[in-house]
Order: sequence, then structure tokens, then C-alpha cells
Amino acid sequence: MKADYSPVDVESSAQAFWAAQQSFKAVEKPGADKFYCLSMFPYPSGKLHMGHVRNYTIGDVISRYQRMKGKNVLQPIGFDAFGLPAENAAIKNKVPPAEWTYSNIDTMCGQLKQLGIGYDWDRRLATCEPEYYRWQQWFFIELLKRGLIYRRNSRVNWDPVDQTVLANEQVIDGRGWRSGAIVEQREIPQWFLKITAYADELLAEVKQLEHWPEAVRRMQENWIGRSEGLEIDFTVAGRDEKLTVFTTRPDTLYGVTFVSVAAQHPLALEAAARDATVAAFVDEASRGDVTEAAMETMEKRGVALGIDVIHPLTGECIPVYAANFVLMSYGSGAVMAVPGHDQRDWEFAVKYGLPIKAVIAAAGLPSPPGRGAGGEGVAEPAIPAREKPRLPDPLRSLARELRADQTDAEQYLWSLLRDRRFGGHKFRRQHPAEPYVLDFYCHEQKLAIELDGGQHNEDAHARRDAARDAFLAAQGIRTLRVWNSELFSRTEDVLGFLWEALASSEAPSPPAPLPGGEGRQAPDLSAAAFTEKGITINSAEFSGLDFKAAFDGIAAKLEAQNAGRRRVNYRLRDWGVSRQRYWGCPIPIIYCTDCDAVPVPADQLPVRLPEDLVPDGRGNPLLRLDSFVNVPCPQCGKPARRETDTFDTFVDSSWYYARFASAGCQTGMVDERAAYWLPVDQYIGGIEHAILHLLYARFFSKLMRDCGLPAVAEPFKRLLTQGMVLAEGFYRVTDAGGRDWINPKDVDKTADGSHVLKATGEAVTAVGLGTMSKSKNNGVDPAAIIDSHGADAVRLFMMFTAPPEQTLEWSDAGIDGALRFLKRAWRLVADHAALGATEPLDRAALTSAQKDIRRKLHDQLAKISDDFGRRHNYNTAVAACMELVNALAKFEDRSPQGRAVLNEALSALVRVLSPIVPHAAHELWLALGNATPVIDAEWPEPEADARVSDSIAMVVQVNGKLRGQISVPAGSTQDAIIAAALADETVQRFLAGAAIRKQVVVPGKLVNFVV
RNA sequence: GCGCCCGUGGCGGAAUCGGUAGACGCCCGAGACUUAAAAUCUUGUGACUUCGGUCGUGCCGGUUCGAGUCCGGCCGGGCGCACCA
Repeated sequence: MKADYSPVDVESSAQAFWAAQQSFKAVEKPGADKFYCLSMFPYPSGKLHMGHVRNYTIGDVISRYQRMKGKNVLQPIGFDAFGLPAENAAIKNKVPPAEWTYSNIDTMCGQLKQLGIGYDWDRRLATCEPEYYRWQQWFFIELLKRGLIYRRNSRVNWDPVDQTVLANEQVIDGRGWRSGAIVEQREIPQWFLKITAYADELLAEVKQLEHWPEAVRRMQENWIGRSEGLEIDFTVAGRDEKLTVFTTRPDTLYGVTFVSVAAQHPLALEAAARDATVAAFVDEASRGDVTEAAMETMEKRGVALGIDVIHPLTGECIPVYAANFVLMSYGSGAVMAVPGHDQRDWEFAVKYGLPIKAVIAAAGLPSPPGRGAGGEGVAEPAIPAREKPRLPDPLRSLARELRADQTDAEQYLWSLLRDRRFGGHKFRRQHPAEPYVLDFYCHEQKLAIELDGGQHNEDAHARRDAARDAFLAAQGIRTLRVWNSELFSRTEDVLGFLWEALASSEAPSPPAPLPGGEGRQAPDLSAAAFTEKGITINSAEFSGLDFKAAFDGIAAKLEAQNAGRRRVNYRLRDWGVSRQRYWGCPIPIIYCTDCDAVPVPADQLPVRLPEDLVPDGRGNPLLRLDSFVNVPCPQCGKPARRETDTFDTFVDSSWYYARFASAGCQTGMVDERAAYWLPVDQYIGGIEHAILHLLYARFFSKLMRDCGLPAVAEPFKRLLTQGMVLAEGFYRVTDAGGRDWINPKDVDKTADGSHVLKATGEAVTAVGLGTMSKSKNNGVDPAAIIDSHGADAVRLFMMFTAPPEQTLEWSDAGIDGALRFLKRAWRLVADHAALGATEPLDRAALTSAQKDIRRKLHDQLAKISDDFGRRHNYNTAVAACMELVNALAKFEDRSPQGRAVLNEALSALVRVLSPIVPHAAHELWLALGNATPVIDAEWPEPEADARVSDSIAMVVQVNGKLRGQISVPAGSTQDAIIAAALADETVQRFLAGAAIRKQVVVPGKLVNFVV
């Protein structure tokens, strides 16, 4: 081997070796422990950028590690090859998208090979290949047969100048990206997949995915957004027609003062036909882009339709408004407006002078306590009124103080309990073992007091509270609930109640019914809506109920009247898969005037996409290609038209993981090999796919299972969400008003902080940090750094610079350090190998310096193995390798056993580095005298005996501040540790003249003296 | 606007279960080698300091013997919001 590290030679020879040996060809071996490692496939945008390098290096590191752990590994690669950027490139360069795409794929494959990623290249695929998409077309027809696909109208962005449908990305501030025209919304027929039919299963199973990041699971749950509510019918006044609304707050039904419908709602359209004001509003609402984000951020506006509906319980006449914030696609496109208890409705009512009614009061007792009707259903809080409020003396004065200062009940009660030692007991705010915040907790009495304002309706709170309550129950802790407001309104009752509860260790007295709604204080609605759940008031026979009782009561009554029904609603909408684009997988449908939409017969698949068209930005060129469009109807043979819409590219990427496992299968979408490889054991990809792609892929897996294909319910067992690689973005405005994105390498920063084009000095606009993407042209191409530093240094630097899940602002500062480390390690092995073979290690004959270096080695191996196997924190694994190299470089013992120890260490070092820097490790491993390649070597495991040490370093604190460090023999008793701590000079200085109130000993860590 | 995540030296980051804040690396300073430079090696490097210490993890508060870590509230940044992939 060469004495100095030369990445170019090392990398090309290792890559040649792997190619010649077919080292990464995956073969199904029944019975062998398989490991399917998949990084999200890239869009072939041209060249790799640093985000790709990060993604594919992580996948390769995991794959190579698992192989060393004895797994039969599959690591494939492919390309998500259909999509908009190819059409944009075609518009710009007048080159067919196919040609551009295939050439990009070639470039990127070359770069991936240069990086030394261990793919089974025989399984490579691209979604734009007919061999791939024919099965997608086949599957569409299967789903159509099973009733899981339907067609309906839905809205798209329409550019009236270019006469074309725009993607959301192509709409900038409500205008078309090329034409600058104000975008309109159009309704066109589109195909939909019934993902809502799987909403429950998708929701239930996402909770079970224990190896997925918590954040992703939460985002998916929120996205599916299951809510239980009521569908309520309002009769349109003077007609035999109903307006149906969905609400999750039927307890506020008596507070409805108007009803809002979407601008596209039939009632709004009907009113628009006769009223110019309404027509103008509907027209205006149909401009701008269709995204939810745009809807939510715009000014909330509306218009009265001149239509009334009848309240199903009160019989009142209620006006109907069209409002621009109501979504036609959620629920029924209509909502009952309760301005008293919904903030958006409140703002709307204030703006348009509509009445605001209070029908919910804060929970807690009315003041003064009354004896109203309808007490049932209110289970808590329940503090019995005291017959004769006879409090012990100190409590009576406390009660007076408490009532006098009605500012912050919680603060007040806390100072009461803490400082005055209420009832002689010590209170704290947390359980010592668990971090749940309890308002007040007394450990001796196992009694928790929860001070409640009646809120906590949000999911996160409710979840946390439920977990806390379960914990308290398991610990046998009594929980008393006290309403905030009661602390002031019934001070004596509350204090007496707490007093008695503390005095006895019995459960508190059974709840007494609370009085009803009459006399209850209505909330102040002058500044904002009261949105908490509370107790109903002004709601006829439903007054005085809590949320659940009011919900149940009102639901039962409406159901009896046939004016409402319980319904589970989802935020999740069915998945529209039609795209009015050329560069996508054709939807295999033929439209016949007699037979309607007819699926293309199986023997005519695939419907091939012509690959020589060049889109010009004015609609789908397929529309103008008669040879594609004009076909006979497969059923009746009459002239018919072929569907020119193509699939959403999310469809392409929803099943590619299964196709990899059945690569090249000619007889079906997947074959039995999928049953061997699936599920994917480790999936790696950007956090930006946390919701849509992952949800759609999970959905497809279930669809495939239900169609009897070899598939699994959940396709991805473990998920690693890689953080984005960010770079600054710059653009200049083109003559047409569009944006021309400039690569950061072509931009200079001027002295005043503005940015200019390097070549011309022309000013450019900076948009700040964002992910590296083709559309923003801010990708950093790794090619130059690979040339100057080598692939291994790039891989090492990528893994070292940050943990995989963290967002990373790209900078190559530090890449020199990666190369420097490789050179050091190389020299260490080269010097060692030059001295020839070593003796076997004799563990019994080692000097203490030799034992020390072995302890260091095996400690670091334990850390590195944990980082690889469990944490996926390769940055700290690399740091441990660096520390090891630093220690080995200082180890100058060249005695036979010294060299044996060094040999053991270098052998382990090369192996643990090999997943990250496979080329250098390949050659170093051979230099250490091994016959088989390092990719097939065994992962080195730490040796427990080598890690045993006879002394332990501990720190000594006084009042939590570091004051000294001691070394004690392993296995010392607490007393011996404390004695050693007290002997420390600095510690003595800080303890001088003070009595030690408490001493805390954390074994193996520290001693803390509290004075 | 809503949902999810993240804020630690000049920089990237470490501190894994509430227990020594700043591991490892970059940059920078000093020294060795060299005619010189590069490379390499050694060494220093949070701030302040009366050299005893004090302060310090976006901000404000809380819990704890002890908080970067847990809780509440702000501020800032990123991702997603259904036609970018």
C-alpha cells in the first residue's frame, strides 16, 4: 500500500472491485435474515445536490452496517422520473422531457457510483418507463373495478392567458408564473381515490408504528383529523329543502345566530344568480389560488345571501351568509356560526353586526349558588356545600385573605399550601418520580389537587392529562379537582373540603349534584369568544349540562326529530389523482359518448406516453395529438376520446418500494419476492415527506394487500426522517414578471448586504434559507468537492457535521478536517503494517498502559455500536473514532504485545469506519492482512472485561455547584464516597461553617451537599 | 392562519434517563520542522475576573438538592398545508 492517502486511486480500485464481484447484488435467501434498506428515490433534476448526498450516504451507512451484522441486505435505487420540472425544462430549452429526464438519470447514476453507494444496480427503475407504469395503469383499473375510484368535479388553478391549469407552485401571489395573469378557479372533472375509506385504519395503525419518529406520527394523526360531531339539518325557510351543517360543538347549538356556507355552495350560487352583490362576492372568491394556506391567511369576508333557515330546536329564522373561509371540501361546505363560542365566527359577527349569544359559561358554581333545574350529567368538579361552614381558626382567616385578593387563584393557593404548610403537610408541584405537572401534590398523603379552569379541550392537553391521570391512578394517588372560579366563589367550602380530605386518608365524600344553568355567570364576550368547553346556559332544557351531557342530549333530540345524526368526520379528503399534464403516467381510460368512461382493456396496456412531445406552457400537448386522443371505444367500437390527464406523481412513488422487491417482473405488479423483502426495514427520507408521500404509500400498501397482492399492511417498519439541507435562494424578475432563480455560486454579497449577480453586477432578490431544490436552483453540486477531497471525505464530512435528523445549513467549512482525519488514520495503519504481522494478543500479559488503551478502545466501540445500531447519530460515532485515532497516535509501545494491542485497535477502527468511508477502509483492511473484503467482515463488538476499571471519577457539588472532583475505588460504599468528597480541599472551603442539610449521592456520577 | 420541529462559543456541533455545559472538528493564535512556504507535529482558545471566583445553552417565569434537558408563556428560524417532489 502507499504510505500516503490518495483518494482517486483508492476509490476507483475499490469501486472496480465491487463491480467485478457484484458485491451488492441482492439475492432472496429463504430463511436468511433480510434487511431492506431504502432511501427515498430522487427526482432526476440534473445533478445530485448535498441533500441527496446526505440521504444516500445515510442509507449506505445503514446498509453496510447491517451487512456486517450478518443481514442479507437489499439496497436499491430508482428515479421518480415524471413531473413538472421536466416540462419546465422543455419550455425553456425546447427539448422533450423524456430526453432531458433520461440524460439526467445517467448523470445522477454516475455521481451515485462515484460516491460508492452500494446499490443493487440490476434493480434500478424509473417511473417514466412503460415497464413500470403499465402496472400502475393495471392497478388503477383493478381499483376502479372495486369501487375505490370515482370521478367528480374539483377545483384547479386556471391561467386565463396561457389557457392552462397551473400547479400551486406556479401561482405566485395569486398570479400565473409565466403570464402574470390573475389566476381563476375552475371546476373540472377529475379522478379520486377513496383514501377516506381507509382513514380509520390509517389512523389506528400509525399509532402502532413504534419505530417512526413521534413528530411524524403526530403530523399524520392531525392530517387525518378524525373528529366526532353532529350533522344538523336546518330547513330553508319557505322551502322543502335542507341545509346540512357539520359541527363538533353541538353543545353550542342554542348560540347559533347565522349559518355560513362556502362561496361555491349551491345556495350561494343560487343567490348569486339573482343578486349582483352576492354574484360579485362569489366571483371574487373564485380568484386567487386554491391552497388552504392562502384561504387561511386572507381577510375573512362574507355576504348575506338573503336566505333564511329555521333553527331545528328553537324555530328561529337565521340568516345564511356566504363566507370566503368556509371550505367546500370539508364536511358539507356549510357551518353553523356560533359567534359567542368560536373566535372566527365572533370576528365575522363583529364585522357584520350580527348578534352574539352566550350559551356556555365557565364551569364551576354559579354565584350565588342556586338550586336550578337539570343537575344530572355534571360529574365533576363536585365539592359538597358545607352545611355549616365551621372552619378551624387559621383557615377562616386564610379564606378571608384568599377572597380579598382575587387575582391569581393558583398562585395564591400555592403560596398558601407551600408557605403555611396547609394542614401541616408539605406540598410540591411535581411527583418526585414522574415529570407530570400537578398543580399541588402532597407525597405523604398521596393526594393531588388539580386546579382547573375547565379548559384543556385541545388534543395535546387532553392526551397529557389522560397520561397523568393514568399514572396517578396506578400509583394509588387520590386526585381532588377544584375549579378555579370556586376558589373565590366558595372559598370556605373549598378550603374545608381540602382540610377534611387531608385529615382523613379516605376518599373524599361522594359528589353532590351541582345546580343548573340559571344564575350562572355568562362569560364576557365583548373582547373575544369564549371557546372553552363549560356548562350550557340559555339553552332551554339543555341548560346546566357539561359538554358531553349537552352533546348527548341535543344529539338524541335531533335524531328523534330526524333533524340530525351523529357523524365521524375526517379532515382527510379523497385523493385527486388527475393532472392536466403531459409528462406523467397516462390514466388508462377512454371516453365514449355512449359507454361513458371505459377502462382500457388489460391486453392493451400499457397506454404508452409519446416521448417526443415538447410542451410550450399552453396546455397539455397530448390534447393536440390526434393519434393519441382518437381511439375506438373498447366496448362499442365507435370513435371515442382517450383520457389526456396523467397521474399525480405521488401515485408513482406510492408503490415503488414494492416493485424494487419484484424487480423486472413481467407477469404482474409484484411477485412473491415482495413477500420475502417487505416490509422495508429502514426507510430514509426528508422530513418534508412526513405527511403526504408516507400517507399515500401506506394507503397503497393496504390497497395492494386488499387486492390480494403479496404486500404488507404497513410498508415501512423503521423511518428515519433526515433534516433538510438548506441554502440561500436568489432570483431576479424576468421581463414577463416571472422569477428566474440564480444558483448561489453565481451570486456575490455586496458591502451593504445586498446581493448581485457575479457576472453582470445586476441586483438579485434574496429569499433567505430554504431547502436545496431544483425549482429554486440553489442546489450545491458535490462534484467539485469529490474531485478535490474524494468521495470518502465528502461522506465522512456529511456524517460528521450534524446528526441525520437535524436541519443543516450547508457550508463546506470543515471538509478539510475530514480529509485530514483520513490521512492520519491511513498513516497510522500504513506505519503499523510496514512493521509486519503481529503476535496473538495475550490478555493476561498486558502492561497497565496497554490495558488503558484497550479500555479506551472497547469503551469507544461500545459507544460507536450504540450510535450505529440504535441512535443513528453518526456524528458522535465519528467523533469517537477521531478520539481513538488521537489516542492510538500517542501510543508508541512497539513491543510485541504493544503491537498486538495496536493491531486489535486498528482492525476494529477500520471496520467501524468502513460503512462511512468504504473505499479507504477497503484498502486498509487488506493492508492489515485480511483476505476477505471488509464489506463481509464482522462488526467488532466491545469486550466487557476490557472495559473494567478499578477507579471511578466523581464530582462534588455544594448547593448544586461544582466544587471538586474525586476518584474513588470501584464499588465504594456511599459512606466512603461521602468521606472522600468531604476530604476535598475546595469542598471543605465551601462547607466551612455551614451545617449540611442534605446529601445526594448519584452512584458513579456525583455527590451534592446542600447547606 | 393552522399543524409539526428546532434555537448551546467566532462556526458545525457534544452533553443518550434531570447530574462536570462546550466532547469531536473547523477557524484563529503561539511554537517545532523548513532557506521559505505548504504539509505535518506540539500547544492554547466561552465571557468577565480583584485569579478567590462570578456569569453563561433565544427571552420571561415555574418545578427540583440540581434544569441545555421537565412544565407554562413569549420571540426567532425551518418543514408541511393536498397540482413542487
